[in-house]
Amino acid sequence: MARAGLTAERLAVAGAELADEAGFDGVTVSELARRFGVKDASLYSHVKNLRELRQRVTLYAAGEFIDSIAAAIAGRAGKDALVAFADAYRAYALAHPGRYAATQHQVDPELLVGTTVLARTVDTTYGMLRAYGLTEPDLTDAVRLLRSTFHGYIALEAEGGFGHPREVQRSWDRGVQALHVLLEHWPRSEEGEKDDD
Amino acid sequence: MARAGLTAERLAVAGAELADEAGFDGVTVSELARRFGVKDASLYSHVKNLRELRQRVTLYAAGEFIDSIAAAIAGRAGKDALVAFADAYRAYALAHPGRYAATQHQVDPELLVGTTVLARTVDTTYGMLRAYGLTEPDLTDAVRLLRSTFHGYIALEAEGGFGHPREVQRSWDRGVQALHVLLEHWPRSEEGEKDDD
DNA sequence: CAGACAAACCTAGGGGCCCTAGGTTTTCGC
DNA sequence: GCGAAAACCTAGGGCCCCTAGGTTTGTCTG
Repeated sequence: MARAGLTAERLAVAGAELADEAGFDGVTVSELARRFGVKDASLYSHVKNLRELRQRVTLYAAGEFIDSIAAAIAGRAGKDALVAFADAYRAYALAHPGRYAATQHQVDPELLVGTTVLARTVDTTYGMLRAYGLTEPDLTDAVRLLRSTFHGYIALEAEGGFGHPREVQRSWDRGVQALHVLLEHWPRSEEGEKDDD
Repeated sequence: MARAGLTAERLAVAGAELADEAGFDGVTVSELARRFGVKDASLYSHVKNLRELRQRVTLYAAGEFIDSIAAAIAGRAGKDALVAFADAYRAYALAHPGRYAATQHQVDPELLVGTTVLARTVDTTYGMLRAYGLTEPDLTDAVRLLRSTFHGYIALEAEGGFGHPREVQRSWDRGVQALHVLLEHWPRSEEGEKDDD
């Protein structure tokens, strides 16, 4: 009988789909095996264990995620870029909740060698902020604040922590608006602040 | 032989401790039974299933959490209150990672009847912002933004998404500082903005 | 104080999941 | 066509969740 043609890569893709259907916790060796019409033991030739399987899903989703954001902010700067970034971020997270959840997990360094996801993510994020003219260490602080806010918003929304969807959309817009104002009024760290303490 | 004296409440407390040691995913019926020197089947007299057990942990942790924050901001207002809120928030999350993780999960409404956790949380949060003089719907938007930012920051920090701990502390301080500025410059929603669209 | 009754706890067992060890079949390069 | 690597399988152990139904413990009551 025809073989399923398993690959670590194909498992990651199927795992990403599964994640959107069943949550990141729902990506499981046995369910994935079931979908490929294969015994669960067969997956262990391509993947060390469940942990690695999930990390591959994370890696795959993170690539998709940052690419869709990069596409959205291409050719934009300043507030335009911020809004595009934010909207693309949220759109992906809402369209692919499981994949997005995957991106929030750590990946072992050894699995990262040879990939550019990390670098792309950093470049895209810092690039989006360029027009605000922040310099280190403010830039890093601002990036952290933005990542935190976006992630926190999506996490709360996904968890049902908010009310009406329409309302959430407007709150999000106003939150992004507020972040724009914040970036323009960013409290600089020049005076009376030690850099390494 | 002496009975263990199990209770839904005692299970929740023990579950909270277990969560800090083994993560929220680590709170498990069998491990908890082991700690009480009891067979796992025995827990099902006090708790419907694993799901309910974890929700009780969530509820317990959420109470602890909001109480420690409320204590921290008592008698403060404006920026003082904001900073106290933020620091208490992060301190609890770092001291009790598992409990904090628990607070981010949903609880079935039926389990909420008779408790005041939700109301206390809302009151404390809105109270903290009172001095900034925001009115609805800006107030709700601001609360959402703050919750998001705080949660996002802790989530990223816990996940190891940041670098050096010292650095994170300073970034956090500056982030809170920035949020204070933001609240003072909050873009009001009076003009040119539809309320229900 | 004895019996009754309701908790509290137990044994037995089914099903699901992860993972290992070692065997069989397919595929592919030579 | 043949040998070897790769793909897949069977068998089985261990852990976990959960149910059904029995036994023990404590408490309440007459």
